Amino acid sequence: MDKGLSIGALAARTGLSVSAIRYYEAQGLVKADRNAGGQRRFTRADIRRLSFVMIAQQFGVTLAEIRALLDELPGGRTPTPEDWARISHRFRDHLNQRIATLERLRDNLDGCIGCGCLSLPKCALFNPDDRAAARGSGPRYLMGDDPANTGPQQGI
Amino acid sequence: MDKGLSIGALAARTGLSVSAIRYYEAQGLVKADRNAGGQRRFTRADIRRLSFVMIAQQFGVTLAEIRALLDELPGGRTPTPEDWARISHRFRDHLNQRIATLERLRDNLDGCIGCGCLSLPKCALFNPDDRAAARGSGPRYLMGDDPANTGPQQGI
DNA sequence: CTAATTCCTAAACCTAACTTTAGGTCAAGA
DNA sequence: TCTTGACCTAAAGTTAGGTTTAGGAATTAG
Repeated sequence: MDKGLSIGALAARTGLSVSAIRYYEAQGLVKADRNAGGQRRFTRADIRRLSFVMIAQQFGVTLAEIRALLDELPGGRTPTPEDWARISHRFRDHLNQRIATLERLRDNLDGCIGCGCLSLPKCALFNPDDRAAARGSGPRYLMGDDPANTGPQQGI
Repeated sequence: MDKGLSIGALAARTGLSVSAIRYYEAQGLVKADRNAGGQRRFTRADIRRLSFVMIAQQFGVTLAEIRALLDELPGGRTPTPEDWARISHRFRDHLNQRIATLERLRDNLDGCIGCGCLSLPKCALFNPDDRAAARGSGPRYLMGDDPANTGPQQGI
């Protein structure tokens, strides 16, 4: 009697769009069985799985990273509450690191604002650790402080 | 004698790539004069301006938002340290809000982990305010809690 | 003066995370 | 049964934030 959820039903239960779910399947974030007619059938456990994806995304975690987290769930059986608790705990650790980095960056900025000039000569705003938090590529000097030009800089 | 900085010099001073600076100019984040040969000439103030862009980006602010912040700098004259202090202060307020939102989300998640089930019936993880912090579109139910289906949900 | 850099524009390409479109199939109800 | 709505695939389009490429023109070093 339980034939599983259609993609539309899963979309209704999670709030995701049908196309997003198909995309997530293509990215390996969920798996779907097929019925006789070739249509996807999901289980109730997938509601939870996709909800986890949505929560993680709110925190700025990429789909690739979420996939890595989900890959730690047991294969072959429906995840238990303990499985979810474990993975969520690891997730929280990631979060705390992100928050700590943001706070440190903010505090450095505060210091620079305090000095009133934003020239940040000793500000750690771009140290290697923080760079990892950035989305871009870069190695960068700061606010005109060219390492090859350590002389006094006047004016703007 | 001060003919301004070439785009390459500005790139060297900021750590940005030449192509990124051209892109930023196209997005209205910096303006450049042109010399007789049509090449861009920047001022030293642009080093600071682009540095601000880079810092803001580290915090996940979009270029459009950064542009809006920069638009509050005075036009027609070189920004003073006070101008920068003012804009940076506003920026810090934004930051504090972002951090607070992240912390609240994390704490809600903590509660859910604490209950061991991640079913989050009263978890505010997706309240309207938090949605603003998300990058996607969505209005979403949570973890299978379809508002139209308030009966007990067993199993997965 | 000449060669090597640097710079110019325009347009194509790139990744992430999806959505939209096109053309066709399946399922459910009157 | 028929028809409408849900579903299918594949491919193209979208936004952000850039990079790369192609074909020239300007600048600078020797």
